[in-house]
Amino acid sequence: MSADRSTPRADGGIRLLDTLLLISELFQQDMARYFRGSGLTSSRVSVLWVLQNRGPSTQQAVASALGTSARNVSGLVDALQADGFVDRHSHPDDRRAVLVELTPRSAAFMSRMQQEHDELDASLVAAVPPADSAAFQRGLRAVSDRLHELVADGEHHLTVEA
Amino acid sequence: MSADRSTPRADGGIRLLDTLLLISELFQQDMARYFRGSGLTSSRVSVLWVLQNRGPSTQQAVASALGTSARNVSGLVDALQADGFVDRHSHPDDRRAVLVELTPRSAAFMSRMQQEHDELDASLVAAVPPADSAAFQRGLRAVSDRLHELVADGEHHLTVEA
DNA sequence: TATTGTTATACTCTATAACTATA
DNA sequence: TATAGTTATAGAGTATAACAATA
Repeated sequence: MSADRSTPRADGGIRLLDTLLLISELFQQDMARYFRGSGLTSSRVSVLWVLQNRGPSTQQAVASALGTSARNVSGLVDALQADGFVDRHSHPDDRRAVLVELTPRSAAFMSRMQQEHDELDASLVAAVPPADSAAFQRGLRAVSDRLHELVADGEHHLTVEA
Repeated sequence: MSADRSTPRADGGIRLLDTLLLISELFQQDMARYFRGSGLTSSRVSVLWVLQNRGPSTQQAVASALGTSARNVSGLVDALQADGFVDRHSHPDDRRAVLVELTPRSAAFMSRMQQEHDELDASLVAAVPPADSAAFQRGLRAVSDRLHELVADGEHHLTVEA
């Protein structure tokens, strides 16, 4: 599902916002495409990233890291476990809890994914003319910060009440 | 579902890629949050954008514009119609086809949404230091183009085969 | 009483295939 | 025969609520 939310500009150029939305679409498409047939999805890989970043975690910890419900994590972990991406172990100190951790196979997978990210990052950085690089990075950071403020303020800018 | 896919950098800075991924997350969160309770979703609004950009359209045209199946569009249009966002009319020349169009209410809604986008765009543009503005826009365009190339080539950089 | 994870239920998005009506 | 849209079926994500076991 790719949506064109852009508005033609008077000068024929492309708006900053539209470029950012387009980049978001490209990321989503790229991820979805390469997960197909692997048993992975964007949501499932989110769980793997949490485990990669934090090590073995309870499902509650994963849920709170992802900002979703424990119920949802149950389902995602079920699927990941069935496909051999994670193991569930009993928590040593709390018999209610479960520790989820990457299997060796998916730990290796995540390492490769991190490496791919490094390569993509380098490729994108290299695409920017060196003379523009510093200003570009400052500008992008400023845009990201502004967006953070707007979202944190609860201001809605990508839509409006119907 | 917000996933942190970032890797700490040696110099403590934030990678370009991670900033772009973060911006994507912020967009998605912002959209999802403000659609809640409105009867709208990101996918449904995609349909409204197609109608806004192209005027009354057959469902096939919508499906092909969004890169999804006719079946999926049927469901989305059903939901939008039930909530009064679109009307279905018979096609004057082709009795198999249906013309979907915005209701007056959602045409007004889309106009406001476009205006909100304009304002958000202006706010983001204004966040960039004026001295960096030209270089920033060139750099972002270059990054977007590079990403397009990579995705078009079928190179996968956000993940890897499992 | 509070928390962890589960089952139960419901809604949404999406894909493929089969089918109807029309071209 | 091909196309537009539907019904049928299935899998995936996510939310809320109720519940069991444990803290």
